[in-house]
Amino acid sequence: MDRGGEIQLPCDADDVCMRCKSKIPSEECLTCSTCVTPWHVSCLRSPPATLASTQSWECPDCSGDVDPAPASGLNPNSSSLVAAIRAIEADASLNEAQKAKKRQQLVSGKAVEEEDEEKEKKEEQQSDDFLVSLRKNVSCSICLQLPERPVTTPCGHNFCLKCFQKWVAGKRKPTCGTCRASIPKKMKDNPRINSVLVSAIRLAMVSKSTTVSTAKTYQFIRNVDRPEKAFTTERAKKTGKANACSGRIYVTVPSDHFGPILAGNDPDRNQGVLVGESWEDRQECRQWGAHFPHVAGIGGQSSYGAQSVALSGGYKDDEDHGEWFLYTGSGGRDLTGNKRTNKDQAFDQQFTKSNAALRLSCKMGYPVRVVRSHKEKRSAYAPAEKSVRYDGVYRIEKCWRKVGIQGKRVCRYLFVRCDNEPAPWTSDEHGDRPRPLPSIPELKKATDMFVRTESPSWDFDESDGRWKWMKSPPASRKAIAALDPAARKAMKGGGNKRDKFLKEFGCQICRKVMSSPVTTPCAHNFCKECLTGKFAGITQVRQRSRGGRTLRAQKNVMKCPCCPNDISDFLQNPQVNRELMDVIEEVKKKKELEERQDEGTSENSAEGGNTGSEEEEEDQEEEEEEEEEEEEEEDEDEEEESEVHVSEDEPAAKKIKLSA
DNA sequence: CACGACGCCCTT
DNA sequence: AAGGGCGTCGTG
Repeated sequence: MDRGGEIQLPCDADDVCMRCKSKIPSEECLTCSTCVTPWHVSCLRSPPATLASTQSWECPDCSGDVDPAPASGLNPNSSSLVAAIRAIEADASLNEAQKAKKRQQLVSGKAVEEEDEEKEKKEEQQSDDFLVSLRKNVSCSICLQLPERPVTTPCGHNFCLKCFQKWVAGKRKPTCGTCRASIPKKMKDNPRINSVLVSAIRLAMVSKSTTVSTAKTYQFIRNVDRPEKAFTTERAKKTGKANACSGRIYVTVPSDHFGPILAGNDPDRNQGVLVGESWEDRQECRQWGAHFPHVAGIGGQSSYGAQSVALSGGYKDDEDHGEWFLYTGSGGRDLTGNKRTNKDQAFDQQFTKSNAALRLSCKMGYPVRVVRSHKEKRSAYAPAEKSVRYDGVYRIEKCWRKVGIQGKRVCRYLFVRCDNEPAPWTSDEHGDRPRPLPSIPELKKATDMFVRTESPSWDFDESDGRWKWMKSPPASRKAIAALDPAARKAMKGGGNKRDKFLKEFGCQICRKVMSSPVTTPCAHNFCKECLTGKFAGITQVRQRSRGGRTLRAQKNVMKCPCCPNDISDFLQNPQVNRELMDVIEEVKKKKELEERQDEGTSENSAEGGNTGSEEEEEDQEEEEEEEEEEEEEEDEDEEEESEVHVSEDEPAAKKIKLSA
C-alpha cells in the first residue's frame, strides 16, 4: 500500500477519516484540544486511555506522536465502539439524556440532525459581507472553498489542512499548489493550523447569527482580544511570569461574582470550576475566575463584600484546619521600595478595604471561594504539587481583631466550609453539612468582635439537602463598570463586527491590524516589517574568530516572537500572505466607507432595528446586565445558559465544515 | 489617577 | 536561601 496509509491522519472536511477512508460519525471523532482537528478514534495509534484524558486530548500532530504507525495499528471494530462511547461520555456539552440518545444512535448506526443542517443552510444564504470577502480572498486553492483548519505556507498561501496533506502526501519534494515554491520538510511533516485565520473565519460565521448572542457572552466578548497564554510586553514575555501579566478570562462571570462558578459560566468547557481543580499559578487561577487578584489574597470590595480568598502562606497567623480555618486580614505591611509583599507586620490592620469586604461577607453570609496555594507550607491541606487549587466555598462566621504573632493587631476571620461538593482532601461522597463552630482559644483576647446576626444569604436547605442562595446574591456591578478603558472604547466604537473582525488580524508584535501579514511555519502572524524589524541587523550566520583564525560559522537561532520555534529559515524569505492582506484591505475599506456615509451598520437586520451601531451596542449591554442579575437567583443545576455558549463556538466550526 | 497587593523569576 | 525588582489590575 502507499506510504500515506502508515501516517496518522485526521478526518477531512467531509468527516471522512483520511486514514481508513471511511465516513466517520461524530460520535467516533475526537477533537484535539489544541488544534481543534477531528480524528477518527479507532485509527489512532494510541487513543486516550481514560475518560478524563479525552477532554484534554492532543492529536498526534500536536503531541508530537508522528512516527509511522505499524501496519497492524488499526483497531478492531469492537474497541472502536468502546472508544466512541467513551468520547460521548467525555463530551461535557451533553447532558445525560443527550448522551443516552447519542449512544443509542451509535449502536443503531444512525445519526445526524437534519433540522440543524436546514437551518444552517438558510443562514448560509444570508451571509454577510465578511463571508463574501472571505470566500473571495481566502480560499483554499486546491478545493476552492473556505479553508477548513487552515494552514499557511511560508510562501504565504492558505490551504485546508486536509487538502494540504493530500497535496504533499507521498511527494518527496512538495511545492506550493499555488506558486510552486518549495515547501519545507518541517511544514510538510508538521503543518500548523493558522489560528488567526480560524478565528477570523469563525467570527465571520458567528457574526451573522449573533441575534441570539445573549447575556453571558458579554464578559466573554470583553476578553476575546486577550491572549490565551498570559503575556503582555516583550519584556514580560522575556522574563516569563516574573511580572504579572494579562491573559484571557475564560469564564463569563464578572469579577464581583459570588459563589461557585457554574457550568453556564464556562463557555469553553461547560463544566464550571470544579472543586479540586488546580492551576499552575495565580495568573492561571485568575483566568478561570476562582480568585481574580493576581497578587492580593482577598478579592472583594469594601462596600460590597468579598468573593474569594487565597491561602498562600503569606501571613503567619493563618491557621488551617481544612473544613475550617482562621484567616488573617490584609495590610499593615511596609511596601516601600516597590515591593509587592513583605513578611514583616509593620502596623496594625484595620477593618478597611478588603478587610471590610470580608467583614461584610461575614455579615451577609455570602459564600466565599477559597483557593489554597502550595506556598502555604504549614498547612496539611495545602496542595503538595506546585499549584493553586480551588477548594470550594466557605462562610465567614465571625471576625475580630487580635494581637498577631508579630505584635501588631491583625484582623481575624473564622471560615467554615459550606460547599455542595466534598473537599479535595476527603473521600466523602457528599459535601458539607452544617456543623457546630469550633472552639477558638484566641477569642478570649479578641477585640472588635463581629458575629453575624441576620440569616445568611447562602445557607443549607434541609429539604433539598444542599447549600443554596436563600436570599438573592448581590447584583453584579461589574458587567459594565469592570471594563477597562481600552475594552470600553472597543465596545463603543469598535463593538461592531467589522472592528472585531479587524482585531482578529492584529499583529502579534505591534498589536495593530497587520499591514502586510506574514505567517510563520509555526502559524503565528505578524506585519512583515515588524517581524523583519525584530531581527534587523542579526545575520543568519555568526562569524567566529579566535586568535586571528576564522572558525566555522555558527548559525544564529531566531526564535519566533510567539513561541520557541526557530524561524531563521522562514526569515530568509518571508512571503506576504496576500490573500489575508486582501481581506483586511477590503474590510478596512468597507468600514471607512460606512463611516463616511454615517449610517448605522446594515448587517444583522434580523433584529429589525434601524438604530446606529453604537446605540445598539449600548442597549445590548443593558439587557445583558439585567439578565446577569436575574440569573444569579437560579439554582446550580440550571444550565439554560450553556447552550448559548455552545452555539457561540461549536456550530461555528460546524458551519464552516458544511460550507466547505 | 495613584497605589496597594498572600507573585514570580532572576541574581547574589 | 534570601532578597531585588517589576508589569498588572482592581480599588477607592
